[in-house]
Amino acid sequence: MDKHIIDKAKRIFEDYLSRQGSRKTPERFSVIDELYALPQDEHIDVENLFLKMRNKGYTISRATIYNTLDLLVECGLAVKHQFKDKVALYEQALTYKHHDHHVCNQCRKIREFSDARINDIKEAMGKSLDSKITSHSLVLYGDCVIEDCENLKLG
Amino acid sequence: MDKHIIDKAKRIFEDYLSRQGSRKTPERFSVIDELYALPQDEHIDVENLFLKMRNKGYTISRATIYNTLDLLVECGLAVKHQFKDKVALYEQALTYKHHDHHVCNQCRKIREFSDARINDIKEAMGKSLDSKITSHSLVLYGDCVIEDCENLKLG
DNA sequence: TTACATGCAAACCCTTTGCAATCGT
DNA sequence: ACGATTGCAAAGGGTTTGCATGTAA
Repeated sequence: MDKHIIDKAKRIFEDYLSRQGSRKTPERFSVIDELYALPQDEHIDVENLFLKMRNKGYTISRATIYNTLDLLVECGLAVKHQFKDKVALYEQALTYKHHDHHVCNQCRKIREFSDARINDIKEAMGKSLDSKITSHSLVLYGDCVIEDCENLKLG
Repeated sequence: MDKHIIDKAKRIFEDYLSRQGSRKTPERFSVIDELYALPQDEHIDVENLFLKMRNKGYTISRATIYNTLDLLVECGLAVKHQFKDKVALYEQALTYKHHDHHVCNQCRKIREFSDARINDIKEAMGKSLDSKITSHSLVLYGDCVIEDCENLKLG
């Protein structure tokens, strides 16, 4: 809950909306409030964001959350992930340093990591495939050895 | 259409089904026939596999294709991919040498590549995350510079 | 024979869309 | 006031499920 970061995010969003000629609605900013109220490395899906906001008294619809998250992704304030599960997960991106993810086969816990060698791969493959690489997705799946993995196991 | 490979795949599938005490139905083997009739590096989704088989006169249902593909993935005869699109894509896996994928942002063309450094990353991260890495997914997205990219662009 | 597999269609789930009502600008 | 945005509910699209029928063993 870093007030400074949230304010910065809102300023960026305002600029973006102005540039696009889009409206600055309270609903849109409330999504920033909620996304950035989460721990920096937490991933949340639309349904949980919706429930969380409804529980707090916001009157926002799923449709608006989907719409707003798209905008946030477009202007670099959110990152969307699609792991093996069917739901998309979002995380805040303002303080984002690029990282990749490890997902436990059992408990589905998501952990982040960073390894510079991915950049070497991108550079080398960009050249050999004659493509301008714009982004990538790297997910390692494994059985994590943390002691509460089994307990967290999902259906 | 390498008859030898298809036969080998069927033998592996037979063994697998026997071991599981599952039935060796013609529908199941027909999916191997179709999947392995494709070019080795081609990716196909369930709907197209279904249509292709129906057009050839097979009477198979989507449900059976889904079911069979799951079995093929389990016994290592097929690999399932979930790129950014919503449909899952499958490719044959018998002659599979691990490779990763490049997907063009524009034309969605999928190309394969292989870079040994991914193994270094898996090994290093497995250690530092204290996890037994079982698999990974690496997709590079980029704008490919092949001349017909634009023409292939999808809606 | 008999339990597993199949085909079909309905159900599911996440996401998108259509539309009347609302609300920035 | 005008038109973009909203909330709601319905529609979409891929996948899964339920069930009566068929069939491998």
